Amino acid sequence: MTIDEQIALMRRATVEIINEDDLRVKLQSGRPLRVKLGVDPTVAHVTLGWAVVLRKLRDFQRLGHTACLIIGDFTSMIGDPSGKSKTRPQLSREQIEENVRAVSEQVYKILDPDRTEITFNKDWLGKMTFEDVIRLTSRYTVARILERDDFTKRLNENRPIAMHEILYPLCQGYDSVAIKADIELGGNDQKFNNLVGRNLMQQFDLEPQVVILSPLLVGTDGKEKMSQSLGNFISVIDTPDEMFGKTMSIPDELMENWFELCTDVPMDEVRKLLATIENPRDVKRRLAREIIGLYHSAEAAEAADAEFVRRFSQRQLPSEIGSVSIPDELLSDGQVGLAALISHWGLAKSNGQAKDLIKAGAVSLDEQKETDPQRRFAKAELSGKVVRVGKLNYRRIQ
RNA sequence: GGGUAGAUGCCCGAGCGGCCAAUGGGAACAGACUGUAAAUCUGUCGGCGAGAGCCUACGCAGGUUCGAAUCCUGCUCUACCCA
Repeated sequence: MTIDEQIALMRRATVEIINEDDLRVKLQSGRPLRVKLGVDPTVAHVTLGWAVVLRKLRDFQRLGHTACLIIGDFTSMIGDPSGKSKTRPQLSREQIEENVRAVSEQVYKILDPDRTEITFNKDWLGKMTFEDVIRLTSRYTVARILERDDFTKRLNENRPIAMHEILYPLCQGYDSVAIKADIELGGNDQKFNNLVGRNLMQQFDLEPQVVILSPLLVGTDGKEKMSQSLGNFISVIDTPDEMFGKTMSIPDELMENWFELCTDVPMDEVRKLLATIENPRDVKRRLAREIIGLYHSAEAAEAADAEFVRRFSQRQLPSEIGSVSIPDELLSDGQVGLAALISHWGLAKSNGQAKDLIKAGAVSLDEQKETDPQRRFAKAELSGKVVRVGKLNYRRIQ
């Protein structure tokens, strides 16, 4: 692959390369480059949003370069202020360890383990003395740190900025120094942090890293950036059915973008699809299949598609339904309240909510709506029936 | 250190002695429509209870009062101004 072809590859799912000339020089050197990606174990899932950068990292691996994954076990104690209008809650050590475990496994659904080097930034940041920290902070000015727009915004809105938060960019930047990164990948919201890394490297007489920024993937709600805390995410360990359903629920306008960021389908083909297919739904089905193909298999994708059509287009019962039973302690005079059962099975948070759902017409037995919140049944009347709550939750009663 | 303003339900934000589980908006959930898209319309939205009602809530801890989110005292946290 020529250098130009390589750069063209890098441009997919990329907003900005800082800067391209430097990248060209590094690629021309022919040596395996060290491509850094820092991840904070603040969550337990690799989401498709996160996968955008990981997939880019994998592209570099395929070209023979090394993925330097830095687990921010130190920095996550600070919490990245990027895009936040609030100080993040600091996580407990146990929580972080658990996340590290979960995430480092999921990452290999995308990355090639043979070309991946995982390091933990506690190894160097955790060893710094207070004096070291002072020395490091003396290399940057307050004004430059406060330049970053989330800080400026908070300042203008009279919201708090905690001292430790302004150290975050320095910590992340220092990671680049520590591992001598050639390139740092990140989401577009990481621009400031990554540029600090670039500056810091120069301060330490290192060749500055090239920064490659990916767009942020909009979540399934079609509004906010995909993130675990907002619940608008697809995880790479979601089941094929979950992936399919969630993908189908994204707004139409997002499809092209999702194709670009989440799949390998050539963009020419995508545009052609969008232009020629009558029902956008079918393009979206293709998108869903592509995504499932990446994280499960082509067969799983077909199966999920078929199941989706069965359930939602043809409105049939799902092919697999979990079963539940009626515990005797809920019986009085040989009968149970439907609402009590629903909340007992976890289909509603509380009895009251279960009743609200029944009133709203969200509950049915064998596809017959049941709208009386006080409805009681004898055990035998219910056995074998399928209860449905909302659009998605089905249970077969034993 | 001094002064000022502020802390309300998932979020924003009204309320400023009883009619307040607390106006309004957003989010969320559910229903209709549909392509599990968008838009729209409708309903629900602290917990328990069949209900009357009870319990828990308006930063924290006390107090005044028949009665407090609302008044008083102390504390914690935040921003702003002065030093």
